Amino acid sequence: MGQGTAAPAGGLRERARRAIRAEIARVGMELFLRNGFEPTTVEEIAAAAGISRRSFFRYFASKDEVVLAHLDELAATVTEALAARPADEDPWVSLRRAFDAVVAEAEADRAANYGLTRLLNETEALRGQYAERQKRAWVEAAAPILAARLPPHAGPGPDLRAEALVAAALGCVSIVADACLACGPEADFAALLDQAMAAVRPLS
Amino acid sequence: MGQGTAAPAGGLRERARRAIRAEIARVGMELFLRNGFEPTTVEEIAAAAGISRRSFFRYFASKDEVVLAHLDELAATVTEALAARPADEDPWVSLRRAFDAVVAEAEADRAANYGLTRLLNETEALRGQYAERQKRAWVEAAAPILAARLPPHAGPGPDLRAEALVAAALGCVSIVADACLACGPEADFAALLDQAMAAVRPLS
DNA sequence: GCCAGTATTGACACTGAGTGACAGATAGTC
DNA sequence: GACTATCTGTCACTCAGTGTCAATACTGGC
Repeated sequence: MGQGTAAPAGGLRERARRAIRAEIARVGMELFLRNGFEPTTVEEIAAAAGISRRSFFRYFASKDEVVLAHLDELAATVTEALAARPADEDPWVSLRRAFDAVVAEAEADRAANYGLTRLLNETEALRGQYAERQKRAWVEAAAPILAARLPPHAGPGPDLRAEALVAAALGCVSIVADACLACGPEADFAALLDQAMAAVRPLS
Repeated sequence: MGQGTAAPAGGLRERARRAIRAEIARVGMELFLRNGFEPTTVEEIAAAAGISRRSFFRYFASKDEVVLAHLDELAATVTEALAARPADEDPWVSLRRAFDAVVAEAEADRAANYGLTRLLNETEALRGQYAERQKRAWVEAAAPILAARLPPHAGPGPDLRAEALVAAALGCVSIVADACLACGPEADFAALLDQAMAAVRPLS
């Protein structure tokens, strides 16, 4: 488990497991997008994936997880992009530029992205969990990178500066995502993000 | 329904309903804090409140709702405080000062506040929904106030500036809440909030 | 004070998510 | 080919949440 991070594959058996998991996710998302999240039962997903209901829960801890699974990849993308920015750049600008990677991915398949956003919005519980996980994943991954670039922390108590920066930027992303949902799939994500982030702190 | 907002009371019948709802919330929170959220069943709450299981769901749409119900009051507090700030003050400072009202409330009963925070943290699904609702409620209530004080919006597309400001501030609050959870019930919420918000944008 | 109309309640039944236990199938090892 | 560990499906269960219905309490008008 604690071995191959981005390696080609772990063991022979592990590869099969990964493939089945991916297939369940694919089939599940298809059904969710077609029929909605709540109306789609685990039974249906399992049947469509050719496994039993019980086995579904051996691959995903919950129905939510099928939708939420996308997030870990996203966080990795942002972290990579952030680490690649010059160390002397303003942190707020670095964050804005790091999001470009995600924006590009979203714009590459506007329909899929819009569908996912609508799905998230339709189910209150999902939406909240998605936002919270995104926050946690991005803060955990991105804050340490930023913290190393900030001037030394003076004063008592923990240093919250880097985490606050990331969380604030994420707040902007969330507002933009809401706006894009209202605007339709052709919204200019990048321009709206520029506007939102510049309102909080000038982009140098 | 669409009448008394903060009025003393609606009808005679409405008052009884409100009282029962409050009693369920009180009893429910007590059980949650004592035994945890998931281990506590709706059956137990209903029994402790002297009603049937079915009636519980006539007062709260879900078990989550019992915990989440606190939020609407909080949003109202912040909105009031924000509206009371001078119109020519920097919006970021206004937001920081508006949070003072919530900080004061939290510090008035540190134990209760810490318990609630711990409860939220213990249950992933709850935590996400809480954050999401808080965001939505605060953005909806506070953004219009701020928007009226901002210079006119130029350029195409919707004006996201006020919402972005509120969401960014809320991100800082969320980071501080996490930190306070790690620090214990005696953490200096106000000072940490100053630090976090100042890192994103100088508090003038 | 009495009588209709309405809202509230408890009881019952049901669906669906999630979990535990167990037996059989299916791989990988010697 | 026997041995062992893992994976799988089946069954049974708890609990959240919802629809239905009959009984009951409260509202109004007379």
